[in-house]
Amino acid sequence: MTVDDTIVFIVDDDDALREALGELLAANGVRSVPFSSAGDYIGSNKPDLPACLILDVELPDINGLELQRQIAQGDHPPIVFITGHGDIPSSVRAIKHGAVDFLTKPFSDTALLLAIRSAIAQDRETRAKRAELTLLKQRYHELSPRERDVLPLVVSGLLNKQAAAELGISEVTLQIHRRNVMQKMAASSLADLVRIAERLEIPIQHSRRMGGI
Amino acid sequence: MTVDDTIVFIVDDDDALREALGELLAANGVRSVPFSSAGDYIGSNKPDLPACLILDVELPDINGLELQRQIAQGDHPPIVFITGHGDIPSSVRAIKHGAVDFLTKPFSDTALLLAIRSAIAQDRETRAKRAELTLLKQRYHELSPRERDVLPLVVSGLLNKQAAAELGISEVTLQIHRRNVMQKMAASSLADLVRIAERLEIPIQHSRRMGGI
DNA sequence: CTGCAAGTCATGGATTTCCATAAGTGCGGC
DNA sequence: GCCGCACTTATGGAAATCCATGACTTGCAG
Repeated sequence: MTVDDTIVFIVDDDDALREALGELLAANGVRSVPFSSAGDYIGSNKPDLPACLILDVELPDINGLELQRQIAQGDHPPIVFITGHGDIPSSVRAIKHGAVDFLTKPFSDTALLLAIRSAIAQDRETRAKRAELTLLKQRYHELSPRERDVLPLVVSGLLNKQAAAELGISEVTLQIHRRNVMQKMAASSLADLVRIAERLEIPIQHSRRMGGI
Repeated sequence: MTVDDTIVFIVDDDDALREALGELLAANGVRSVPFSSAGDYIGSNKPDLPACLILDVELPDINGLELQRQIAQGDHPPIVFITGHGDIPSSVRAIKHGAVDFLTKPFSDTALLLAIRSAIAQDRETRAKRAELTLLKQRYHELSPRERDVLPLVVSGLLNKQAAAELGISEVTLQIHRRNVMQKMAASSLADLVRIAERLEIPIQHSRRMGGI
């Protein structure tokens, strides 16, 4: 009944614990990949699936919290920390930086499994949103330079006439760019385009607002 | 140089500590109000200012974490926990639920002041956003029932004609409602209205999309 | 040099939107 | 009963948008 296409990465230098965790997860129908150091984890090719990272705080090469910091820039699975000698400042830092949980040994199987399920569910969400955003970004990159000029003006609410004046081109030309933008961005309406632009964080330019907020 | 119109609430049953904290804050130009129990804090009238709540975990009436849970529904200032006998699960829970920091006694003055500054800055942000959203909600409540029907259809990208058909009314009537919506919501353009609707989480209805994402 | 993509512009017609004026219905409160 | 509000509709003209067709320039790659 457990979800199929997911994976759990285990980074811990304790061989026995890695094995025990692997068996626990397997018994619950969850695939896992063990790593004995942070470097191993970083250097490995990881499958592109909803995942979770079980990370020991104390590692031979670099600290677990430091690994968290290093991978924070890019895309990475949610982290569940485990530790034998945890302290409060570490746990606070870990959670503040987005860790799903911070478990101290000995922890119960259920506590860990709960944390893992939560982490994987969260990763599913994140990945879905990321995928949508990636699609939008791809489309945005297909725009020509001029079309990228037109987009922010249009979604700012300017009339074609005004946007054309802003760019110093004729209204007709602007309409052509505008139509191309709608097509390339796969927007079915202006409202749609506005929402897409919001998600791409396209800034508002020269809004024609005169009062209001 | 410290910010003027801010306030720090201190909830701790230790008289000496309340006083010491009050003095520390006063010395740094920060106003504070002390409370000796969670009940006192809950029952008090609190000024409407960017604020921060310094909260002891161990309190005579209800637990600090439980207080956090209780006030979580409504608007409340960011919390900085302090505790004499903290444990990791408590700290994890506190931060997960949004606390800014979780300090164990003895903590340094600078650590506390840093946390407070961060909390107040965060509250400033939150309050600003909340104020904008409140304004939008007020405007939304000024809409007539029919106007509230029209809004989602319009921001979904439907043509007036289509939206009118959807409601079973004439296009002219819909145009009037539409114009009233724009005015009452203080939207300067359709693009503007779409963004406002996004913030109010107005759901998309009957989008005219046919393909796409 | 040829071809292509990007950018530019014009014309013209169909459709839609914007706006003002005028007016009818139904409902709740004074 | 009368007033006002919300909702409804029609007419008609001005402005804007949507769309297709055709055409010119520039710059770059083959």
